[in-house]
Amino acid sequence: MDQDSWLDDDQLAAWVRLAAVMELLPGELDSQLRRDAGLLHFEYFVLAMLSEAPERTLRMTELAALTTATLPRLSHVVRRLEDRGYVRRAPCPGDRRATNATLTEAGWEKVREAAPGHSATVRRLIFDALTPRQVDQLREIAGSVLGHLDPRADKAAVYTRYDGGR
Amino acid sequence: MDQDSWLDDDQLAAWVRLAAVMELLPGELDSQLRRDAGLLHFEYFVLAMLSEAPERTLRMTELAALTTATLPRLSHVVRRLEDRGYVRRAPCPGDRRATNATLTEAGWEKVREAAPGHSATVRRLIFDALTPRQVDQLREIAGSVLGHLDPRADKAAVYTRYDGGR
DNA sequence: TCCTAACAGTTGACGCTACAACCATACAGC
DNA sequence: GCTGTATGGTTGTAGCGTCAACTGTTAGGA
Repeated sequence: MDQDSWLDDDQLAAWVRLAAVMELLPGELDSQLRRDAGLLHFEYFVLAMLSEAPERTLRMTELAALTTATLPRLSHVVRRLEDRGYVRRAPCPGDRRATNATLTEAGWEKVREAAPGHSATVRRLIFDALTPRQVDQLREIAGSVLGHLDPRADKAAVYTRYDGGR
Repeated sequence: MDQDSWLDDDQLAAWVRLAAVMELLPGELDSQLRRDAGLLHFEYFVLAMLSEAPERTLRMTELAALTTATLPRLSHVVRRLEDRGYVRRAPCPGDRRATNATLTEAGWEKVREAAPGHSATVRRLIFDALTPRQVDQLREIAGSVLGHLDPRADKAAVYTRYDGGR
């Protein structure tokens, strides 16, 4: 742990700001979605991923990879979503260890209802403050960090129509 | 909520990657600090802010602003840190509503012990994946978003020696 | 075939955060 | 000086995420 593990001034300045954003943003997203749709951001994200999947169905493991969540976390969340009627779970015919999660009609309606407000919030909180050039830079930067942070998570980035099927 | 509240493709690609990073990074930081120093990232951040303050002392409200935390959250965290001997609370002489939090000697030692490993982790997870040019871009982007997200939080950015007094 | 290891998922307990309610102090207007 | 309001902070509760433990299933060898 020698000298060159320290951050230089530029890195430090970038990190302090990034850390503050990371601290504030999730709360803002949760708060808007909770107020307008009764969903947490992560719950919305789960529903959105299902809404884009073939048959609106995904195996829990795959859904976990797409949402960069641990399996226990996803299991709890999906149980709560199932209790509310947005998702249905069924054993996977091919592999009896696995569980398929399917978006119900009510879940589909919920995503479509929540999507516009959520998109608008993301745009307002992040992109209204950035130039088009900075949006490109952000995509590159976040992509590099993500690939470096968890190669598995790169899968998530292929899902571009994240907003629930506009 | 009309058409122009949607995100365009560039924005969507940037956002999906950023969201994934935001989901993964906090866990990684907590996990390293917890393993190596028995602290959560937010606890470390609180101790670090105190370590940089005059007299290693700050009022709760000011500390909350620096750490972009709500007052209830900070109150709970500081109580736990006090139980562990890292922080001491005392009524503020000037304003009897207020409470001053002071870093103890043990807290100072703890920050100094944890700082190198934490800095190295931040560098490894984020900056090793970026060019110097991208570090500048990230600082600008995060700064803009932060200023737009919560003007109060801009205060946090002035604290550059975030790592606990290297 | 049997036996082991890996995989898929669920559950329960514990810890942290958000929210609301609350108390005490300070301050401003009259 | 009194009253109303804003400020500073703490506490209790409910809800979500993590971790460890566990069940059931599949696959790979001897």
